[in-house]
Amino acid sequence: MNKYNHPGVPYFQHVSEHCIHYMSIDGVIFGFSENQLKVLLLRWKGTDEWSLPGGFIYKLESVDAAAGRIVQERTGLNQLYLKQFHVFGDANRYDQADTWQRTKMPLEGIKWSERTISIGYYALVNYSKVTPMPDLITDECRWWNIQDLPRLLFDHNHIIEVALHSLRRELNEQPLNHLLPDPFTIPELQRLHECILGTALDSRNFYKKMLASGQLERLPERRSGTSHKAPYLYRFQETQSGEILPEPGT
Amino acid sequence: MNKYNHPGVPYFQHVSEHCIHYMSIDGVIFGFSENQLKVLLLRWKGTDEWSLPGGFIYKLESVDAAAGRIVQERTGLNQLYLKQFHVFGDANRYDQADTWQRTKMPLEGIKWSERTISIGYYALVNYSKVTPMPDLITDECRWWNIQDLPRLLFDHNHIIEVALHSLRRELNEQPLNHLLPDPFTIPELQRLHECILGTALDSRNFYKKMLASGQLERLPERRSGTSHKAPYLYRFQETQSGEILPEPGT
DNA sequence: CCAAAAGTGTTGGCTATACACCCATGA
DNA sequence: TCATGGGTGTATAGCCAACACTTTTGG
Repeated sequence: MNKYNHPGVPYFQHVSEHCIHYMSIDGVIFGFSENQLKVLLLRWKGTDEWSLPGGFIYKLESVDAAAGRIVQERTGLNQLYLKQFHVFGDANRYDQADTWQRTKMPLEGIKWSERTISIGYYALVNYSKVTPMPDLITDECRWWNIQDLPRLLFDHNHIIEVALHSLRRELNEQPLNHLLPDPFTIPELQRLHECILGTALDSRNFYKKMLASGQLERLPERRSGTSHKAPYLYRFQETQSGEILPEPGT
Repeated sequence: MNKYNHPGVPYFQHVSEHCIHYMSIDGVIFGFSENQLKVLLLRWKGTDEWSLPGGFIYKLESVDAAAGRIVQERTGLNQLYLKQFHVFGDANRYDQADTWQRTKMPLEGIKWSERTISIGYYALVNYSKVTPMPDLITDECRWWNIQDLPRLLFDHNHIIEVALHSLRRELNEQPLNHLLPDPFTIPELQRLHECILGTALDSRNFYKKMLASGQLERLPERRSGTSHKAPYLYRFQETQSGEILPEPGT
């Protein structure tokens, strides 16, 4: 592949014509599997360099819709939970020369703005329902454990850190069921909390807290098949009030 | 004033040439005076229509820097606390035809993008140090009580609501001293909390909580001049570490 | 019967809330 | 001396953290 046939060139030409310049969206797609919190990353064509999935906003497209489209294209999901968490707007967010060299993209074909302001969204998705799909300029799309990330392109390591910290802060208000099988067990929910918080939790206290919240509905069945006591299955109750704005601080 | 001499036309021409299209910044500048939480608003030239102060991002300017510049230009402050709180990115955030008609701006001179994505920042400033200054396209800049706002241009009523809810949520982590005189008294701090939260607080519990936080330093002087007991003056300690500091002597 | 994980209560400390009176000041 | 708001303590309730054993299951 050389500069004359790299598929990024027509892609960026399309973007340059139809999308808002100087802006992008980056998506931190969280999944949960094998007791690990994971994020979906892309490997750029012909390289060993990874980045977050991202994309651009069409001139008349809502920003939330653009984020949804971008995440949907990489995961195949038509139902997902998305949350805008931060704008990365430094004039020098990353070393541009170094980054574009690492991507092996032909700079003259893809550089359509001197800098990019990126709106960060995180998504909570059901790992088992995702079909990771690379895009035009990437060869591979797959999950990485959040503790074991490579050095990413752009400032994407930083963006993931900020996303994780946001998720941590907002843990109790977020619909974590999007990250779990449906239905799920309390131990699964506990391990998810532990992964997000990075700390161990006491199972007795965790049970009490979850059951006392009144948000969980115990199903008649249990999850069997393991060589130990079968746990009960639960579901979050759908009683989400129509409240749009957050409640006064705690 | 007619369409041929409206100062907005050269202003928007300048912006169109040097700033990032499709993007703006809106600033919710909070001040506190006479036991009221206030925001700084601008009245558009030749109208009775008010809006938030806002502006645009130069092509190579950091977004935070642009927000700082915008707030500084309306307040004259060179020191202030700024926090990015939300991006308003709906494709149809407000009724464009109606809004631009209300501004009495000559549409053909100022419409340089079909829609605008706005990054919301709130600022916490010291009311008594602000010199409100209108800009090129406004006649008047002044404080309004947050409970008593007029119907604003664009979706700015909504933006203020979201800003206030964000501030409420983040109250305990924000440096509220920026909103108060330096030094301040505990009753002043309490009334500020009450304005932000919209609820009354018990003074005994509030004293206990503030003093127990270890963040406050009691000064030897008191604030005198009122016809009642002179309150002690306090300052926030500059040590932002999580250290627990010794309590002030009784 | 063993290994592995599920499920369950009690206690103590800390934090938040409710509540009322005296004090200092200037007019 | 009065009106006004400042400054303080105590008792209760709810929440969170610490802590260990029994149960169930498949192999």
